[in-house]
Amino acid sequence: MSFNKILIRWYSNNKRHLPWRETTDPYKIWLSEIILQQTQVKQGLPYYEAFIKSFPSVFDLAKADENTVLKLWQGLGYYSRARNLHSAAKYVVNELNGVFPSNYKDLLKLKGVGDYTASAIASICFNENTAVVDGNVYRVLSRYFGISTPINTTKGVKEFKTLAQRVMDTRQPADYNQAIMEFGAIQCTPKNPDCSVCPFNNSCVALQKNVINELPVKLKAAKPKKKYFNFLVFISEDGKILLEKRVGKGIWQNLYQFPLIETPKKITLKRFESLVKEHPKLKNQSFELRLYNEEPIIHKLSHQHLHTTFYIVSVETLDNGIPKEKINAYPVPILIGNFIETFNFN
DNA sequence: AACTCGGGGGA
DNA sequence: TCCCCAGAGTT
Repeated sequence: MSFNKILIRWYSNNKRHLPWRETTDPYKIWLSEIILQQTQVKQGLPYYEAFIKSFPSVFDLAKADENTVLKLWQGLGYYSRARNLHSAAKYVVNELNGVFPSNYKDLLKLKGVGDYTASAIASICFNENTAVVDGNVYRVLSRYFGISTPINTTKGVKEFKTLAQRVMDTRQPADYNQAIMEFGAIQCTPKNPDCSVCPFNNSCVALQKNVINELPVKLKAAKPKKKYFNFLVFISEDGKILLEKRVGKGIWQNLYQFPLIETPKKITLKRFESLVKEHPKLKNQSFELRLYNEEPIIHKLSHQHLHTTFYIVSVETLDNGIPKEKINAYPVPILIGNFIETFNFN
């Protein structure tokens, strides 16, 4: 039996029952694919359910505030996905009368939809013969065919896309694409796959050459840079606090945080206190500064390690402060969210 | 082509 | 620790 037939048979016997597999509604498939970018099914599933509940259609999503969308996305990371999701929803509603693009080429025009996602939606919803290439596909193809071209190079990307398209089943694109991804997630796992029960254990090149754990080949990423974040948690006597929106480039765009002072390295409380005295909010009133966490919290991102210290700043009054009861309405990075959960604002 | 963008989980 | 996860956009 052929490679793709075996995959599709394996899929019909082993697939998980997931909510987005009960539909071919392009809105729901699109939403699921955006959520699942660089995200495991287990982590993304509750977010998918919450989004469908809050925004049953693309019209509901399009008319929401960005803050509401980001709040629902809070904790999932890669927040540009949420901003682009919202932007694309407005585009579909306002420019396309709410009708989703129905082919690969037009799907690519949606913000946040790249080669993978356009291929996934086109095949699953519209039966278009476009092969997906995600992390699972790289792993399955590199092992089965014994290909050691690094997957995170231009050459590798082109080579695997071409191969994926060539071996794809031409009559069942929806099932085939989902089959090879599911196979990578369940059977052909990154570490220690159980090849003894694999339907390809008599034809897999990597298994025959005993190089399963060497494939796929991936060039190493640079080491993350250290940054030093000092958050000022202002609290006024009448129970108001201060949040600011992150604008411009960098992480957490359009999310909220406490006023931040970034320093080149770890700073002592004494030096920080003299620095804080110059803060605009503190020019005209006395304040009390209290160190919240003695040991910095190290929040690890893909390319940065954030050495984080929170300072409680008690003041008399706060212009533009928000009532502390309303703090949970704002989308915040999980680093801030964890602090809010732990800290007692009474 | 290299870099940036999160957070969780497995070994 | 290091690597991976149904990748995309920017520089």
